[in-house]
Amino acid sequence: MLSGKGRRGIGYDTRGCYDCDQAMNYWLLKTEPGCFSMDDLKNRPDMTEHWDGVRNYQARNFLRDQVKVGDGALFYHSNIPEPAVVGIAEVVRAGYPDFTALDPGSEHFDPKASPLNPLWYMVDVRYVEKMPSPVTLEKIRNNPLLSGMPLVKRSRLSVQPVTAEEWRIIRAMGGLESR
DNA sequence: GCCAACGTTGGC
DNA sequence: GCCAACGTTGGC
Repeated sequence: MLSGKGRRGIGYDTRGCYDCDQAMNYWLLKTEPGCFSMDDLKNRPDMTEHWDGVRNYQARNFLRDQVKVGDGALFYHSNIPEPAVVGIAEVVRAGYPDFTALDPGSEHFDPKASPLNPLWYMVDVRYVEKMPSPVTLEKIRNNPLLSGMPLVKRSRLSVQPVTAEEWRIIRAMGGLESR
């Protein structure tokens, strides 16, 4: 599972009990705010949107196999002057085929995908709350307790697992109540 | 805009 | 199955 091999020492398979049906899991979802931002999510009907367009196999595997309804997500803005976790979303639909891969008109179209072999997967997420103060990448890097995060290890992975401890710490750093 | 990291592709 | 070339991500 998980593309085997434990590439480059990032042991995703040791970062939590992702196979436990009962366990609440946490994730970090990256997006370029110029493309889709936390405010965009808030402004959607039901404050809900498909998390589509993921075209990386490792990220795809998380979406397809492990992200569950009720899981928490750190909403991360990338590729801007001050990249940061800006808020919290929750998963409201688990992995299902990403139809944008089948749509020739979509910028995420993938000719290798087909209805019988959808290839790419997405989940649906709903806006929960913004961080009173965004937790910048710089702050995350400067916190030794967060040094295990793929984000800090310069992984470009756009869907990443977050441990319960990291979740708690980042929420607190952003000024959210512990929960 | 630069460029390091790193994922993907394709020739062999 | 190796690996060079190439493309993309994303911090800076």
